[in-house]
Parts: sequence; structure tokens; C-alpha cells
Amino acid sequence: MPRALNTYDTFTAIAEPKRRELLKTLIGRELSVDQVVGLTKWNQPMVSKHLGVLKKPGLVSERKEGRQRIYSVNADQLKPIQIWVAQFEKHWNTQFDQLDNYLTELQTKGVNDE
Amino acid sequence: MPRALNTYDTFTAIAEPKRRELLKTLIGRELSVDQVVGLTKWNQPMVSKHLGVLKKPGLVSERKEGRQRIYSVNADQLKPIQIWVAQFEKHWNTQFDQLDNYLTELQTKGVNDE
DNA sequence: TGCATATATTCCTATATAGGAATATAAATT
DNA sequence: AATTTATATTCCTATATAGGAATATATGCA
Repeated sequence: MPRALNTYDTFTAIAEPKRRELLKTLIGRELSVDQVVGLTKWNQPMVSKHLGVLKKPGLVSERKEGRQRIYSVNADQLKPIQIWVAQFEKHWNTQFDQLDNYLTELQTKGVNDE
Repeated sequence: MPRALNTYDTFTAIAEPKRRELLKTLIGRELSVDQVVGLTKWNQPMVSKHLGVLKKPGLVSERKEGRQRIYSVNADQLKPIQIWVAQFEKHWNTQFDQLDNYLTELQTKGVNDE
């Protein structure tokens, strides 16, 4: 079998790079599907489909306005992720120089998945 | 196509509930495969396979000791997740009562994916 | 009503992959 | 060497699902 039958919880939704990109595109603003298409250069059905997946666990909300659908991020829905990761925080390597190295490296190379 | 060809980055690795459970089991201690089998009650090949997936993005490390392989979590590898989620933090609903409700709810019902 | 615009859905295909069963490898012990 | 113990791998199957193409739906406008 593939990933368990439940699929499309928050963790699964953000496992897909395109959907992370989509969420980032929507940060702090409301966009119609067409505007997202313009920004991402993806074809329209692809945008609609990924937005649909993000909608299932409530990561995005949708609002009708004329014939447009305006989407926005429900950032709150990422809290479960944050909380889950936080369990591991106290076991991070907390030495300052290493954290510093890490951040420097990020600035230099960029994060893999933004 | 399924999820992009890259698969098995950190985000994908933790999208699987069993693997999250596995990581949690390993927090703060070193365990042999057999010990993990004992704790999880999964069959041995399943444990080995999931550990293998977690090893690819470096979420766990493995060390030989006799005929055992001792696994431990590299919590640091979850930083990219933390950093990615942090982009959205400032857009969270920050009202105290709501956060409080949320935490209370967590205590009551437990988190969906622990 | 008819047409244009905006978005969603359906159909299709390729492929990743979780899980089970069986087997292979590797190390220790006798 | 043979056996036992610990772990990994291979083979198989079912299924989820990303992406493309085509189509459907829904709304607004002339």
C-alpha cells in the first residue's frame, strides 16, 4: 500500500514541495486562483487541485467573490507541526557556533524547500 | 505521477505517521532495532524499513555494536521544518485565550499525530 | 439568451511506496 | 563449521496520487 489510507492530513499536505510553495505565495495576502496562476506560472487545473488538497486539512480558506475564489492561508493550522517538532527542540545541538554556522549556511545556500 | 521524484526528504519522511511515532520513540535514547520492535510491536522488517527511510535525510543515525545496530535521532535535522513553519508564525492567531483554548484542547483530546 | 471569464472536476497514466512474506546478510556462540 | 541471533533486503501487490488534457460548472456581461 502507499501512504496510509487517511492521507491528506496537514503533514502530508505540506510534504509536497509545490504545496509549500503555494502556501508561501499566499502568506499575508488573499489571492484569486488566477492570481496564483500568474505568480506560479502553473496551469490553472494544477493550481486548483493543489489548493483543493490544502483545503482539506484547512490550511487554506476560500471565499467567493463574483466568479473568483479568493484563497488565503490559515497559518494556525500549522501549529500541530510546530508542536510536534518542538518535542525535539531540547535535543537540538544548541552550541552557539553551530547554530551560527547553520544560519550562515542557510543564507549562503538557501533552504532546500522554501 | 506520485509525489515528485525527489521523495524522501525530511518533509516526506515525517509525513508518514509510523515514522513520526518511530522518531518519538527514539527521543533522548539509543535503541537497537530489536528494542524498537519490542516497543512498537511492529514486525522487524517494517521497523528496519522505516528506519531506513528516516536515515536517508539524516533524521536518525545508526551505529554498530556487535550484531546490533543502535539507532538515535538527529533532532537537528528537524530544523528545516521548524524554520519553514516559522515563516507562518507571525500570522497565527495570537490572542491569548485562543492559544489557551488550543492548548487545553490538546491536553484533553491529545494531538492527532504524536 | 449567448458568450466570455474563472474555477473545478473528470479521465487517464505513470510511479512511488507501505506492508507482508520470504530470504539474505552479518555477527556471535558453541 | 554449524547454529543462533540481529538486522537488512528482495519480491510482490495494492493503492494513493501528481500531472496532463479535456471538460464541466458557475458567474458576469452584452
